[in-house]
Amino acid sequence: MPELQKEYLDLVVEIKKHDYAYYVMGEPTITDREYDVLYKRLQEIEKANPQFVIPDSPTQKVGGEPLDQFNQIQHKVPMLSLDNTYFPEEITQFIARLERLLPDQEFDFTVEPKVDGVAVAVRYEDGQFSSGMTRGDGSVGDDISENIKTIRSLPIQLPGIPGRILEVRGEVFMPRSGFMKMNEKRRSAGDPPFANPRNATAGSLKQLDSKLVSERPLDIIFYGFGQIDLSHPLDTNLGFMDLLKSLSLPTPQKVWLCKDSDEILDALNELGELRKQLPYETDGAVIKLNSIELREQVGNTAKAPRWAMAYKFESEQAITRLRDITIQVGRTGVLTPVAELEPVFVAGSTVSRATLHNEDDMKRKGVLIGDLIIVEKAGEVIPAVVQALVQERSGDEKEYVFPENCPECATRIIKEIHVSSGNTVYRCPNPSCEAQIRGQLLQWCSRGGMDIEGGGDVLIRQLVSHGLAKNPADLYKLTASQVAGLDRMAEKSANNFIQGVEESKKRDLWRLIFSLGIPHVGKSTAKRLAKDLISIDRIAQATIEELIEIEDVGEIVAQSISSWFQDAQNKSLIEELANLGLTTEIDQSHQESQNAQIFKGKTFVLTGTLPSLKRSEAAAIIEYHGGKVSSSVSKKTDYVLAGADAGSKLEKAQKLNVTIISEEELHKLTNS
DNA sequence: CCGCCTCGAGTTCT
DNA sequence: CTCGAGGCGG
Repeated sequence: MPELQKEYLDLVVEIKKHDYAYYVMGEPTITDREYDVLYKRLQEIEKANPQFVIPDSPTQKVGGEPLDQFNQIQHKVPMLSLDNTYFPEEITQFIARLERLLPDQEFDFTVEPKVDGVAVAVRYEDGQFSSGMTRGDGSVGDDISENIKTIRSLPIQLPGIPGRILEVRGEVFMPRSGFMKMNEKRRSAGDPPFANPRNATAGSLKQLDSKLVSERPLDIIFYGFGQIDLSHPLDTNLGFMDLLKSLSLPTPQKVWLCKDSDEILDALNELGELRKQLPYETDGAVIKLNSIELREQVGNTAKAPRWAMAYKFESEQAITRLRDITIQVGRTGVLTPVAELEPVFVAGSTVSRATLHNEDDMKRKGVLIGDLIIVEKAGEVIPAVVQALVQERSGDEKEYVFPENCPECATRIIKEIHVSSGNTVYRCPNPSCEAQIRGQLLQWCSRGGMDIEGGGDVLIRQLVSHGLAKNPADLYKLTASQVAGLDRMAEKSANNFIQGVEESKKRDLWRLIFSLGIPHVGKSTAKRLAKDLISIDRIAQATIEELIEIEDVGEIVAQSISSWFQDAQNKSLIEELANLGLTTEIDQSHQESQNAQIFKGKTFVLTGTLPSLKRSEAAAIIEYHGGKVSSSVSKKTDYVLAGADAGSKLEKAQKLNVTIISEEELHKLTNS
């Protein structure tokens, strides 16, 4: 054999070894640059000596000419889908069904991650790759052999010959890291980025030109088989996994062996923790009967095997259609665009609306009416639109145009451009716009404000539309008979509301200040103002210089307060409220209570759900003992009071080494 | 003037 | 809860 041919063959073996280490084991043995040198040398030799080229050469993984279309192939063994569930109880039912079908039999299960990718079947004949196909409708799929061959971790020639025919089934996916890099490249090249790794994978496999596919960072994992004719019969699923490994075929990182439903649930919990660290997206787990023989005994239904079941984690993202965009007018008159969605289930609840924040945000995301979009629960609770699936557009989508007039009161809208950020905000300048009045009254009645029972959305809407209330003072002039005349308001609830209004007259001064809705004055600032200036009159008369003296009040906030109190309507509102008997100054006798101020100078942050106290109650206990409750964790935070399901604030506290206490410890510290 | 720390404002569904 | 922006210390 000529020297060069020997070098060629050695090179093929060496590159394949590195490919295996890199793509299957995930542990590269050489640097990318060293790899490139080897690969280039291989290409050189092949170009000069085409007669050397063997089918198993790494260069042969990239196919020839683009196809006109994919050939359709019939699956020898149908590719069924799996029954799936979101509920752990159904796993117990699944096991119970197997126990009925297999009486007096011992059996165990395997649990493996369910890769969120595209299902494919790959055939080897006498150890040699013969074809790869998509699932299609389960009985007929596309021949995507050329595309499949480009996947670097997939051997073309198996290192051993397991038998005549081995059809393995698995999932093609795009690792998160590769997906992000690829999207970055697409963005800078002006191509639309893919929505998620799954879409990117499906899109890649649909390419007719396998040269393009070879540039996509695709990978594959195998978990099952179709038609087989092996020299050694298969015994268990775990045994099958071992066979795959011995043939250099990639398998899931971890497979759990479980003997009952308790162990299965434990495995699911473990996977739930582990899945964020996996290189690919997992949307759940697959639970399978381990014994291959028993699988054959229980067989399939028309749609799915009886011996396997998929358990899906509640997904935090979902795809749905953007039906329309509407406008909401807030308390301050700011117009907020709202996405009206085709209802879709995301992480535990059905979502039909999501905020689009403002025009800039909308433009950045580039959503059009009619688009398919991805929604996600930001912070586990509030839905947000992530992006539009640009490549799914039909051309009928319409751009949303901001209205020129307020949808509530038809007043011409003003466009404000923020000086520092350049953000545009649209505002309805009409202070008697019903939407704004409703917003103000709702803030007034809210729990954080004057805390008036019964002052909810439905009642306020009616009071405003019937002209019974234009400002907070009007609430205190309402009679029970006026309220009782409204829809959904019987005598009893009307009386409750009137009583709630009456009780609110005695609320602390800071609640009154906060409820006025002065721009830039929230709860904290309201408390500061109340404490330092003692009465509403002194706040109203304070000059800007005096206000700036107050801690946490700067020029902008001082300006805002001062101009609010100069407005004639606001002036008369304050006068009216005082005449109606609301508390407008701090009761000095309560000022310096004699309790032990054990938390003096300490800052607390609350997070999560406490076992018995409500958040506001815990805050009251802390403040009573001289402590301060703040909303965000930093180095300056002394304690974080954490309950169940605490979120990012707990994480941050741990990172910053802030003392974390429980409700119980709070009680101990305060002897309450 | 920069960067950290807070506060304010908006917000969905049950 | 998150984001943006005001306040303020270095």
